[in-house]
Amino acid sequence: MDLNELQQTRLGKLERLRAAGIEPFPPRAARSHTAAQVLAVFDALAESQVTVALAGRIMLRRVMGGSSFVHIADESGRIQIFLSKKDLGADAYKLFAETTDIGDIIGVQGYAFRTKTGEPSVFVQRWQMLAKTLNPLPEKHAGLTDIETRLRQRYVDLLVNEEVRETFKLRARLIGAMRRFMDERGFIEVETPMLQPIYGGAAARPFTTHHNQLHQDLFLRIAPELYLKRLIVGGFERVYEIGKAFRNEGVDRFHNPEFTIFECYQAYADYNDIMELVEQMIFFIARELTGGTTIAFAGQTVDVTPPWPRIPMRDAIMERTGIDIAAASTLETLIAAIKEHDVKIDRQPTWAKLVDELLKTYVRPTLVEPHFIIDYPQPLSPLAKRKPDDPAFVERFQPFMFGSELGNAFTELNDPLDQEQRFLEQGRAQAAGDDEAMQMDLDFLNALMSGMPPTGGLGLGVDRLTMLFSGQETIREVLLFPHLRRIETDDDRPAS
RNA sequence: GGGCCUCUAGCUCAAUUGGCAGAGCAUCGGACUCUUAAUCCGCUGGUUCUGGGUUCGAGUCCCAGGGGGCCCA
Repeated sequence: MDLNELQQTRLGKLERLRAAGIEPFPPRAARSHTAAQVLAVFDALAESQVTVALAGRIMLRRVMGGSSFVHIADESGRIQIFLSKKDLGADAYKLFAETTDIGDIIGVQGYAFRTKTGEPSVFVQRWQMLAKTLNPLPEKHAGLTDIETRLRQRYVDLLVNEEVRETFKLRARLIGAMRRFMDERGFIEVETPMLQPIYGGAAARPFTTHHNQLHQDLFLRIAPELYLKRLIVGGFERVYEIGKAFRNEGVDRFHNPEFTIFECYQAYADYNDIMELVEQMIFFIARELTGGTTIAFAGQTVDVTPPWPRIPMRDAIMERTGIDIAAASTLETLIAAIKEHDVKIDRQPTWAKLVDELLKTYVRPTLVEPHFIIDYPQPLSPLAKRKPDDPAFVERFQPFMFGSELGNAFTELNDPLDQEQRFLEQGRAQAAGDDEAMQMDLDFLNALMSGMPPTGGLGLGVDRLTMLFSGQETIREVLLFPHLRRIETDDDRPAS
């Protein structure tokens, strides 16, 4: 290891402990209380003078001659400990004063007492080094704020910035609430392959990998959808999965190459039932996490109490642009209608993509309160069932809130013949240059040929949801280890 | 992929028109037995992201590259 001056100093203290016969990394720590537990029953503890054993990291340290005040932190919080030369003994006190640093993890035994200023503290009778640290902690007031260092050394970020830990606790509670909601509704949680020979279920480019022994190329899944529907064919009527999906795309405020997706499928349900499920689930999560029915994000507050308005896409676009996508039903007529608006038209426009662009430009930003946009053009939705009275559209919806989409859902296409045509259509799109088009999946078609009941399905972005509930405006703040570019260095030391 | 911004001590940040690279905290030495971001005295600590260039002289200006951020595609 190549140590800087500060690290060398700490290494010297570590060696001094070893020289004194003290192991600076003992295998175990005895602990009777957390900091919060001591503080919760402090007066009773102080009264009884019972000995408590605490363990934690030194966060602040005030050594003033023969007495020292130190704040130690464990996951429950911080507490002050007090050491005095007279009571601890000259040798143990000196060793503490001369070998501990801010950041070190120590164990102490002592009893609860209040200092002269009344601060609840632990009067230390014995102390022990539990893990000597070589790195200094960030500055004690300003802390660690540099975004890049925070993400590259997330462990430091977490131990120094309590609000970061809170965000990830909230994320865990959110996912827990999702599971409880689904379990209570009779869904079972399943796990399906992340390594797939054929990818599908979303419009995205995959990561590719290779199985050496089998000489087989594989894809990291872009969605679990097609496997979950195979389970519906297999007779499971309510399934859900929460797990990683991988999409080979750029990194920005809303996207990370690997992210967490929630999907569920319910047999003998349609997209109306799934809308009810979504609004009830978000409502449930809000109450579990906040106790209320509102979410505050980016300076705005919305109420998620069901029911949420359901607006056909055609109506939403017509209301905001005057364009009737049902009337302008060909690429040429739609382009003509759009010309009067300020919408960019890409190199290889299709009717469906232009409609999607209208939605994103004119409709999505206006949807601050929770809404469902329903009934999408069929070409945008190769896995959704057509509307019986209008086969150019499908029974699909997306939930929106704060101007962004939370997910995607539809009445699932279970007609193998129609599904085959959709795959062929995707193949033509791919041949025409659409690198996000889906692959033909013959086994999935075979599954549909074995019979899938009428089914409603849903996918939600768990990271996006966490952003809303935690008030974080970038995805990297809700991912413990968001993707970062590798930095080229002479060696493999962590860089800041 | 494009535009703009940014990178200085372990951390948080300064550095005038191009003129000796600094502060606070941390560290180190000293004082100090009830502190609260302890206080006081003293001393250290630099590949200014990397590589070129201009210049008597570059943290600063120019070129190329890298990391990060924001916006756009």
